[in-house]
Amino acid sequence: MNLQNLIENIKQEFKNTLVNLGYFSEETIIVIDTPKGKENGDYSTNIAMKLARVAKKAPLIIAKEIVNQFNRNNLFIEKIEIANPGFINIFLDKSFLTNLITEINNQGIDYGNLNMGHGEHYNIEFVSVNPTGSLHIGHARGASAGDSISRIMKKAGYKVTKEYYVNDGGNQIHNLAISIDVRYQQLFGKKIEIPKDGYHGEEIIDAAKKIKNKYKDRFIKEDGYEFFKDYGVNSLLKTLKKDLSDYGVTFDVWFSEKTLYDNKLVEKTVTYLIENNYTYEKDGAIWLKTSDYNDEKDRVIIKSDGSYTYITPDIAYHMNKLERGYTKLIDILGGDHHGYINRLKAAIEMISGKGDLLEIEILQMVKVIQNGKEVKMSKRSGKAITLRDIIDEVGVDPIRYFFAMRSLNTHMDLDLDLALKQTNENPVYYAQYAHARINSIFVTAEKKGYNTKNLPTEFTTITSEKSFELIQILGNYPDTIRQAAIHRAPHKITNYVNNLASAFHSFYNDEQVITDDHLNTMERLSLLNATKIVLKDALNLVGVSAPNKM
RNA sequence: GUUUCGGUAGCUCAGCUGGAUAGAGCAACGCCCUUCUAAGGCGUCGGCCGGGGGUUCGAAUCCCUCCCGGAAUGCCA
Repeated sequence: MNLQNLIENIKQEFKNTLVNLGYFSEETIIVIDTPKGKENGDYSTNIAMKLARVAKKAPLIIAKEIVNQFNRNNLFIEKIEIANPGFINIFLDKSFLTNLITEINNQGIDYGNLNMGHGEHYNIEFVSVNPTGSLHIGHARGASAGDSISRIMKKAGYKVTKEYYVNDGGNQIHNLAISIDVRYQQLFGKKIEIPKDGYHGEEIIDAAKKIKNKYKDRFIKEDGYEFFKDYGVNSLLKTLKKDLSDYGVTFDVWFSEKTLYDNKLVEKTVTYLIENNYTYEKDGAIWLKTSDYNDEKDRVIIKSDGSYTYITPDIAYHMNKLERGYTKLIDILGGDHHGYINRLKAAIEMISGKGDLLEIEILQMVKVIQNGKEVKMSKRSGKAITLRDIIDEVGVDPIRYFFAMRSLNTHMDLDLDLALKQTNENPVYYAQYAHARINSIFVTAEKKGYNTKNLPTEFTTITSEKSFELIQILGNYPDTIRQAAIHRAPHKITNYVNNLASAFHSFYNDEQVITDDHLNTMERLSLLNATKIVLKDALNLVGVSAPNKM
């Protein structure tokens, strides 16, 4: 039995007790949580205080009644105490806690796996940056969040498909082709400038140079527009994929917007919306009545020049995702897209009646500070700090951990000078160091002839407070996964990692693991093996490695 | 104006389905390496939880209101 089951059983027994005492009603919710100081026990409940009003009795009296009725058989409870102003505090039997060590060692990386999914299949779309330039540091936050959330959902027992929507069908690709064309012609001494909607990034110049090297002046003589389009998308996409995979982020599906047109899906979507009266014509454009569904105003889906707006293929795209059978669609978007949520949901609701299946997680923007000044991230200007720079200069682990630490809706200030110079102060090293330290203990133990492959499964010498604190945190891992999954909150994982590393470091400083006492040494090695498993697994959830040496 | 996300220690941020003395890292200041990695441990300093009302036995957390900051408010994507 794991800790979560035990807590459930204790909860159930509280419920039975309340029923017996006649205090239980439909609204009664029993909450068991961990108190602040350890003098208040391992777990506590505030149920007596909650009941005070309905029962019209003092909380302490109710608490006493509950404790007297409570049947603690098979619940591994050492003692129960009542504390002011009415808390009921539970102290667990230590033998139960040490059994957790064996459970973790047996389950290995499967420890903490949950079964929350019940067959649901989530599609998680993130990054989806246009292939018109490099990824910058703002995109890195999105990549980190989407990837970490995906890993957490998988751990929690959901089936997950990670998807990247490639905008290779719209206006921006036209601008890309023209930008490459201009750079290409400049290489032949032509005096022309990038148009105002063009892209100024270095990577555009690189692409033009490569084309010149290979094809010489061929596209001076003939029109290169279509070629530049294909070449630009392909080469930029290749770089995007490489940058992302070096960042530890991979996708299951790279979905091309262009295929929506090729398969007439956009047309079909538009026809459906028009035929079912969800649209009207005004000023020569076709408008979608999204304001009927919670949007602040209606939106154009076909411009007066006959072309589509951004949302039109996007509606078709989301319909396509639904048709592929996902039970939930999660889009992770930047804070500047928050106005987009209602109109997209409205459109999905019109066309499928399933607007609820779409969940949009908004990620607030990263403000980058360098030399005390804000650096504006703009792809058009080409002056962004790229993900590639960060990976090369700082490394993947610090930056992924850094992003994972913050909740999605925090407006982050990222001071580049600090991030680049003071890398040793990044909390990621604190957690990684714990892992490396444990590994080092095992290396030493093996040198001294300990058989670390055959660790004890029963414990008689683990008695210290530090050990129990460590075990208790290990026991909380499944619940941490659950919380992180429910709230789509990777930062709950990094908080946990930090607590676990802290408990370990404290334990390490207090107790010599390898001593002359063989039994004691082996039992402690068993505890540390469990710690190592959980540390590594938790770090992996946020895409951070667990090195054996530092 | 409207929508939305923030305002918690000097700085960067947790805590927000109401609970016990409000936490962490960094910064500052003290201790602790003849012993498994000092990228560590232990301690000190530091808070009108933006302001004001309300609900409650109990509010950083819920409700109302005001103030401050970011973002959005395109027939751009």
